Amino acid sequence: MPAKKNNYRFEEILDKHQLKKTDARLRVLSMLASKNFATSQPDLEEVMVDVDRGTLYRILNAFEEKGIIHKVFDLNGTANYALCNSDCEENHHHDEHLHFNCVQCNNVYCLNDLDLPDLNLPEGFKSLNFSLSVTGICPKCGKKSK
Amino acid sequence: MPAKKNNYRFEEILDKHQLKKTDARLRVLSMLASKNFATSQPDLEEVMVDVDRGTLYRILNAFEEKGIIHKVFDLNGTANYALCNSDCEENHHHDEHLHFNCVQCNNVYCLNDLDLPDLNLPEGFKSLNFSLSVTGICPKCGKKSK
DNA sequence: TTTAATATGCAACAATGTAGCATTTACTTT
DNA sequence: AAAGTAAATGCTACATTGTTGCATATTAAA
Repeated sequence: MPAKKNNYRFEEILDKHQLKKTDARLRVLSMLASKNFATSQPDLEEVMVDVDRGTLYRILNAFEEKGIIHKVFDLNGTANYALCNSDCEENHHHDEHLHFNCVQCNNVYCLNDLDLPDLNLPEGFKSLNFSLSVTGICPKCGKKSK
Repeated sequence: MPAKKNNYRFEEILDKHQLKKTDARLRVLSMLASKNFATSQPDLEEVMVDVDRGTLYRILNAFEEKGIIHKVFDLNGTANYALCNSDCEENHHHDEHLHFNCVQCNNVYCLNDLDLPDLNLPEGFKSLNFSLSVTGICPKCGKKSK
């Protein structure tokens, strides 16, 4: 399977993190970038059947460690992956955004530009990071059922 | 293994949901009630070695459907279980509380009594439920590292 | 073009979760 | 107290998800 055209951006990302530009990696990046919601592990595997499953896991783990993608678990505990904001650094993610998990299509949307609440935790709890996860009906499924 | 004493409360819960009072179920309930943080699937299996794994899964699924317990996935995607608020109804949970996941001991604490934020989602998204998940250092681990 | 580091494929494995079916148990009704 | 029934359990087999070691292939640098 040939590499996609217009991969400049993805090649740059790999370069920046000293990862070799391989076809499998570029395809993962372009798949994650092509949707406005996160991609589930099973979906990824289906598209990437021609690459070894172990390799796919290694690619995803490497991307996550480098801060290129982040992982979200949906309602069923299935892993979903999405590209990070550009300000994520290695081993120090900044993904304090809202994840919306549709109960119908099960898609996970990353809604970045929302005011997030101030937290006041009980004595002794020190927060490093947080994620707000909302379940409900997404616009696509809402339209369908009307 | 004999049933624990002082199980009145747990027997009542099972009665209320028309579940038969078995030793395994009472033990699961008393284990979940004994800690102020959620219990992971592996921990649960370790304590319940003498009951079949399949049975344990069935117990947990039944409890969850009845609204007796709820499931939270921790940072690693591992299932964790905790008793619900008493106002959870069958197939209609009300667990809009905060889950605090300690990055050190990995425990998940359910912090119920917090003001939760008002959400204003983008056009078209209808929220049914939400959960706020915070990662950080819990009081126990905070003390240790001092 | 050669080299060295790194990615991949393959195989084996561990962990997690589900389902069918025979047997046992809890609870109801005599 | 005994019998009957619905439900729960144990067992087995299986599917899915994720990891690891090692040989081979590929990328990118010298």
